[in-house]
Amino acid sequence: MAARKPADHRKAEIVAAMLRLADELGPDRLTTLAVAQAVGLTQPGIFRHFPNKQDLWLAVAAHVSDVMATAWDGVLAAQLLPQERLSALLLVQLRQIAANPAIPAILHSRELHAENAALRAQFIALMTRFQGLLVGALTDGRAQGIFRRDLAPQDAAILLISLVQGLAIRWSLGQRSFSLEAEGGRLLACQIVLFQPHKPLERTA
Amino acid sequence: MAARKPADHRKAEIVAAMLRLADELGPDRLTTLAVAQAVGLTQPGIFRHFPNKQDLWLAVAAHVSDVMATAWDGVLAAQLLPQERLSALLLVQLRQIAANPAIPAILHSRELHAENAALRAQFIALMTRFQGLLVGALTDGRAQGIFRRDLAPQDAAILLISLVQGLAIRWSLGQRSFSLEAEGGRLLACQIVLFQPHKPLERTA
DNA sequence: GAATATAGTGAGTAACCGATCACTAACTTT
DNA sequence: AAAGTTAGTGATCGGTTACTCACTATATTC
Repeated sequence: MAARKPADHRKAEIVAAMLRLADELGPDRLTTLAVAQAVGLTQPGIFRHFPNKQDLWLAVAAHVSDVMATAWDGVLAAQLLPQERLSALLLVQLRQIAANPAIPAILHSRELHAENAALRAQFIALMTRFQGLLVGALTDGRAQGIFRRDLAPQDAAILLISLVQGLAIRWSLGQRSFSLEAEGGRLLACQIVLFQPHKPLERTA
Repeated sequence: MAARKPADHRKAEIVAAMLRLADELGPDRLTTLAVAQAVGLTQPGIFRHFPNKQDLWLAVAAHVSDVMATAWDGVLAAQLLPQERLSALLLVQLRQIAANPAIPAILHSRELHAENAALRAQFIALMTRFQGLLVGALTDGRAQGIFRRDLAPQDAAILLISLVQGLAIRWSLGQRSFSLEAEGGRLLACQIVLFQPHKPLERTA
């Protein structure tokens, strides 16, 4: 008999195990048996806490959303200048992915793409909010002359988000042979430099 | 009784059905029964042509590799200038993905990566070759002053590949509500503009 | 310390999935 | 036309998976 624990504690354990195992086994191969063994329960014990597997994924998504939103709020609270805010948001995103490597895999999973519409909606909402934050920083920066005038903030935000997502996949597929934060940070800085006016002093001269 | 067809013809049918169904159902949820029904056979009929499911995926991968390499060779044969070559390579890649939306999913599926190391090596070689083609175009372009001197071709290639991969996810997540070729082409052009010197005429003036 | 609520289990089920095999039907060769 | 080859089927098997349910063990409450 497994040690009896309060339901909310056990639920958190299960969600954490899901995130870890989704990375090790792949989201679509993650079975309730594997989760149960990871937390030291029998397989039916999982269904004592979640009515079905889809709701399990929703709980995982809610947890990820929560952690990410909290991280973003931390950056916004720092009241940084536009460019530093932009960099900080992206770096925090890289850090979240590095800490939870299952996130890119979940984004690619059929559980999300085909099966679980509610799960997909959760992640789309999350990404939309992040995009909004980037657009905000880019718009502010452009108004201050930090970024090129011919660069649409919407487009720039998509370039950055796509870069982060693409990097995460490369990192995930390539056996994580490089540091996502270090290499990703370098490439993001490289991209942001491209957003800047080439010779900003010419306008004031 | 299904219409009897030559084995090579039937094999091609099966591979095509796999590609289509991998998109609809997801690579990890694609069953031999689904494939059989799509081509009008009974489920054991599949195993008349492929010894097991892994070899089925191998055949799909070989087909994808073949189609992609052919498309790239077509671009190279056109003898374009560096910038047009760069654009054409990326556009062809977008077109391949749009025509066969299962490709990113298969490339990243656990089906291929968890079970078959040789196959993974094959795909890594394929992607490495693509990256090499991009680096080549970028290096040539930089030598001709078309691209900024402070832009490392290796980094720029990663920016572009990541952009394509990130775009593919956005496209897939968003129910393909936008044209991958049109919107992707626009954003890639946007990115390539950023690679150019801001005021190239100043050097010659 | 009895009553109640609840975390966890054992046994089991229906559905599904990959694969095997003996067999049949059709095309090819001689 | 006989013989050999090959595409396709029906039946079935062992294994897996999500999920159910009657029951037990452990907390908490009064």
